[in-house]
Amino acid sequence: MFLDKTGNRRLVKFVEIDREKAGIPKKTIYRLSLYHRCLFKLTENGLETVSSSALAKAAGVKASQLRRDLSHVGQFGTRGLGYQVEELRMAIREVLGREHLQPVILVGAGNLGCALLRYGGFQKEGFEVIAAFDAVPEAVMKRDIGVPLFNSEKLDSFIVKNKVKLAILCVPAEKAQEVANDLVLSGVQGILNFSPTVLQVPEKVTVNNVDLALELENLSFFIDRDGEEEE
Amino acid sequence: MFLDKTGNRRLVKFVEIDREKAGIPKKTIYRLSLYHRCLFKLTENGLETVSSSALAKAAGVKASQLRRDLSHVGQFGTRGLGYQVEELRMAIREVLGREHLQPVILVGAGNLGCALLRYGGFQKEGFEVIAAFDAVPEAVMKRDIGVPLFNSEKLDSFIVKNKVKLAILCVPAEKAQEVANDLVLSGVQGILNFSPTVLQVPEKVTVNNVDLALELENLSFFIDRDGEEEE
DNA sequence: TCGTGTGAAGACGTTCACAGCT
DNA sequence: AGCTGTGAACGTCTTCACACGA
Repeated sequence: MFLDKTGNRRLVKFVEIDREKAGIPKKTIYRLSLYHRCLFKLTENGLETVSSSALAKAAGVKASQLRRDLSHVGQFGTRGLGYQVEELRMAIREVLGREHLQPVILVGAGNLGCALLRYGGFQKEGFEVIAAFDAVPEAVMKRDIGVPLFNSEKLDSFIVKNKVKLAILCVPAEKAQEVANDLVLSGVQGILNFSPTVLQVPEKVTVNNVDLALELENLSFFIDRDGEEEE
Repeated sequence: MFLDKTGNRRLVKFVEIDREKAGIPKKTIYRLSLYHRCLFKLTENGLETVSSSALAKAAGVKASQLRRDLSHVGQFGTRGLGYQVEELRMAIREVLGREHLQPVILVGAGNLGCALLRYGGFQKEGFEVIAAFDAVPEAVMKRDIGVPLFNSEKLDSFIVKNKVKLAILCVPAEKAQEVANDLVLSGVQGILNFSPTVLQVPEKVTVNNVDLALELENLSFFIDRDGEEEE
């Protein structure tokens, strides 16, 4: 779609590059989302063009890396000038498949789950959580969560009926694998997992783990070393 | 500070390791935390020894990778048998510097911040959030958050007085950089950042970003591809 | 025999540096 | 001039495969 008409490009290794998605490194995808967000802010500020170095700085990466990442998207830059902010944003948006947004469900409406529902971050980036599920919905009812809440029994049929492919998983660690199995069986293909558990899923299913305690622990490793400041 | 003046002979291995903290890859550190957690579960189940392949499976990594990671910790395995669960766990714990835990503060007690405070995950892994701060504490007061809550004005002095090095940042995106600057000036060296913002900090400060919308977006990329093709 | 520890190889990701376009 | 796009160099992480010890 992007680089075919230039013709005889030597695609020695992965001839599949036209089928873009398979060819773009996972880390690049992640950063593309970041660039997308930065470009949006630039648009809000009325900027029309931006250079790789300026955008890179906004995203916290090196300019060379940004250009490398964008090379997976296509050639949008004007040499000597930079990129058209809006054009580039749309191109990234297309590559990321953000034109038609996926509906999302949330499973496990405990403390964290409810907070995520109220947290505007997902909506602001265009995701809509269309329903929440909990094993004991009565306990959650009194909280104002702003989306329909169902008993977990309804989970499977809801997923099938609404063709849900994305789920946020906030159940206790002990239940996580079990619930994940249900999700996968019903057709969910992506799970954002907040449980401190290593989920076992089929290869075609993607799991992104958000492990809060692990992040903290990781941070603390890089801190405590100068508590003693030897030498 | 760890094991110097008491001069235990049996800990000779560790002394070397202690010096090379800088030499362990970041990704390995992350996985070591994961192994640590898995080993803890094994202990609870009464297991005394474990092979690299079994532990690797529990952690969701390849056995070869696990062994490579552990080689940064030292030689604890018994060929033909495996590892002593408890011994290995202690060794990892030591490398990670988990013997003396860092106190943590939380800044920005909105929806997400409050949920994190109530969420038991940090405590369960040994971290203690000793205080929370908010620009408008009155709005939060009525919620039961279980830790002392202060006005953000008190932030700097509190950090200095309590020698806080770790902070969880949950303020709105617009405020994030500003608050981060304060934290760094007061002596914080590690920030767990939940704001969808690229923080600019000095090199000696570590920032771990937990960007929820970005994770979802990333997931959705790997989903929508077979909405149309079934080959 | 079994399973660790590790050199070597490979895969992957990043950065350099410059050709080439505006 | 200024800036992109990219081959090539470089560095990092992962996996293989096997020597060696229990």
